[in-house]
Amino acid sequence: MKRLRNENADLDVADLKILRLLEKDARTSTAELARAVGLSPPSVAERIRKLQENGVIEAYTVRIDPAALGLKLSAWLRIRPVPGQLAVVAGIIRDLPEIAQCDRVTGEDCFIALAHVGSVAELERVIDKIIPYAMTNTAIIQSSPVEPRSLLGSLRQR
Amino acid sequence: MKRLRNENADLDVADLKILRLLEKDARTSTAELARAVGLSPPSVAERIRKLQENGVIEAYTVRIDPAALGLKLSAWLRIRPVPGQLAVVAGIIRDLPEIAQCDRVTGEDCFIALAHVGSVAELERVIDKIIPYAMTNTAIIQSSPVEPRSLLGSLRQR
DNA sequence: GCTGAAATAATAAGCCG
DNA sequence: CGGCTTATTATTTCAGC
Repeated sequence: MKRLRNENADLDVADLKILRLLEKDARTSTAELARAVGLSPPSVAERIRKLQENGVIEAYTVRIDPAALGLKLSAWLRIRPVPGQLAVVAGIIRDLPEIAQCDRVTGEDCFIALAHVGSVAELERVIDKIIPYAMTNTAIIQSSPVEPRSLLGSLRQR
Repeated sequence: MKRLRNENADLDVADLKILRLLEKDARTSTAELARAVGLSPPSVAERIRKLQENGVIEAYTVRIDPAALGLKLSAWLRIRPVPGQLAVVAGIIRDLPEIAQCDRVTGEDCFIALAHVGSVAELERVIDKIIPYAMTNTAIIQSSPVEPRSLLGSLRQR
């Protein structure tokens, strides 16, 4: 049977189909997944359990429209701490609830962070928390040509 | 009753609690949500239906570890199309399955895109598709000081 | 928003290749 | 080990209030 081989997981076509269906709707019932992949519900439940155990599935989440919560402004912040302040800046970022995610990256900027706020004034308050220890560059999101989409799509014909 | 008021939604504390629980685990059963908020299961089901209908809940998804699929390299691409080629570049980005998401932003860079690939060679192929029409800047993700976290956390004491 | 009944689904146990 | 069936428990859904 065709498999994806790598250090972390050993996924067969049924696993991939389950992941694909859960990506589309994480609330799909085990029973329905079972019908789709042609296995019994307990088998599918067991596969899902293992996918979680092996860290393939990291979390089941819901995507919420920030605007619906009054968070009408979203922005990407590129952050370049002054020498010696990297850990301090990382701590500040973690303590700012407006930061929904943040990656450490290679290159001139050390961090790329996503902020959701209700107004420009709030955005300013977020930036002001960081600016004593880092140079920042703010890019406000205007639209999303590609809404978050399937990771499995990235696999192509490999 | 305390409510969040804005153009898109009118959420009470029960709705917010439901959203918070679903953010933590989108597979939480309606029955369990009902117990947590002190309503009956049909009421909770109806509230969830409306949250979807109103676009507050955009999707239920599963977060998959890219490395588990062999996508060991993730990178943020900043993309600045040459004049007149913005729409062309947007189309190319949409057609690249390695791009998991992409936002149009203000500032020097027009697009910020997230790519998941299996190798540096694949990353090069992605960039080569874009480079005829845009200047690009690539930042490889080293770690994630803030893993994707609750949007509701961004609300603070507003 | 609720209850209560009927239909579905999840789970645990025991068995099979 | 991975999968199946069966029996039990829990959940979802529908109707009526």
